[in-house]
Amino acid sequence: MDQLVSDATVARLPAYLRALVDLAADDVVSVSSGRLAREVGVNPATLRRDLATLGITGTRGVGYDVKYVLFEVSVALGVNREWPVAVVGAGNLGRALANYPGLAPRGFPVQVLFDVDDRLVGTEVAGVTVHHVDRLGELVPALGITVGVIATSAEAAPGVAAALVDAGVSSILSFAAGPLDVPDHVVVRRVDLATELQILSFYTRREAAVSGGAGVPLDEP
Amino acid sequence: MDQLVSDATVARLPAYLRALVDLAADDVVSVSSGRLAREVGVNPATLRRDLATLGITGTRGVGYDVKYVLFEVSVALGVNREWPVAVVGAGNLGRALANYPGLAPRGFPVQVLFDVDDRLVGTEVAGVTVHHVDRLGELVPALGITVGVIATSAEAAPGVAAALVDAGVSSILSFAAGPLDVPDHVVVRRVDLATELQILSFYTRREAAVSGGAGVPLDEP
DNA sequence: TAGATTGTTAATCGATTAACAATC
DNA sequence: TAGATTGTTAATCGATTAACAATC
Repeated sequence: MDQLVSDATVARLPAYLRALVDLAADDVVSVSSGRLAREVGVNPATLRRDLATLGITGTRGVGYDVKYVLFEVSVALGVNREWPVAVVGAGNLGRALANYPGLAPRGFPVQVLFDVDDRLVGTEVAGVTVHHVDRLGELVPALGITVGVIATSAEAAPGVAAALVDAGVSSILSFAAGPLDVPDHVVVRRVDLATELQILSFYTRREAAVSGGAGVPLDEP
Repeated sequence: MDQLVSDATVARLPAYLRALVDLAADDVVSVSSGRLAREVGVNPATLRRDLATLGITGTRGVGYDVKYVLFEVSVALGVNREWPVAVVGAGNLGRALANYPGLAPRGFPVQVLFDVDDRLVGTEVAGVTVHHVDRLGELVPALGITVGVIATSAEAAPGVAAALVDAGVSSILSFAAGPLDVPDHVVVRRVDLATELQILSFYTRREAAVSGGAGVPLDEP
């Protein structure tokens, strides 16, 4: 856990992890920075620097021990332990998260769902019980949950974030539009679908303009 | 549409758009880079540079005309027109997208859903009909759709991406794990929940380590 | 030893931002 | 004119990567 690890390095770690898992599954024992970098699509020097900042070393003339690097990157990303997750909002998005098959095997089991709707309270989604959001402050600490996912409306999100923080959650992933105000020690990441689509549409229009502007009206004044 | 607009600038545009919409709603006519930058949380010089690269100008001594900048940023992000969206996968995530209230008002109405499951075909979700994925190649061009969202399993995603490209889609937002192989002229963005949570957990562990390591076992060997 | 590959220095690249002349 | 604010230059900062000595 080094203060010096840059955001750019952190953003690449999940891709390294994926490639290392694949290599380990293929029983590859040792890998050079050149090969691993090619598989991830980065420069070998960048990869070596990234690993070095995490304190991960290889052997000159040989390469990196796959199991060792896999273990260390897993530790850095916290994937070597379980982070039980509370999802707030049991609408379609919340239910999609409870059903999402990629979470539990990667250490993020959805342990509990919360909603304000009494018709949903008491039901089960993918084996996860929906509780009333009023019980969040009681159940989240009891279940040892430190990760919260906000899958509510934008209006409800700030209140939910405050409740999660009060319940001791230290990381929040929010799908609600709009920024959240949380204390410094709480880490927030946001996924905003409309923002993603806007960025996508910027590049699409540029691509269309470059390749001859086919089809997409430019609407300039 | 300037080839010179950096990714970093593009990533900030949606936030500018949001702030400008708020200002326009409050009937603010003119805004300085200082004020707008404060509202977005960026440096004023960065904001001025971003606007300049888009060809957006202000008036020295006065500031920027809110309506004009709002219009130009909207055009750059393609928000001044409708981009009908096809969602492939009518599971919980696909249904969540069809129900997501932030898309249609921001120019991305979900126009059609596709699924392989015959039990879902013919049903409606939030007024959107679910069609069999076999009809994708026919319906997507007929509906003038150029944006596809992949909300299927990771296994199905590559085939779906290929079908979308064949149908003439030029932008794809994928929620499936794993990268997609598409032609150069197709723009892809991926949202990977497990990756988001891994990055979140990295920062959470670091935060925990900095503030005394309370609660989070480090599991070092 | 000869070949390979790391770890890291130093160069490069690109993005951010302070500063200020231009100008409303 | 005096004050304000842009547009842009030039400095700074940080990240990437070529290159190579260290070393297995």
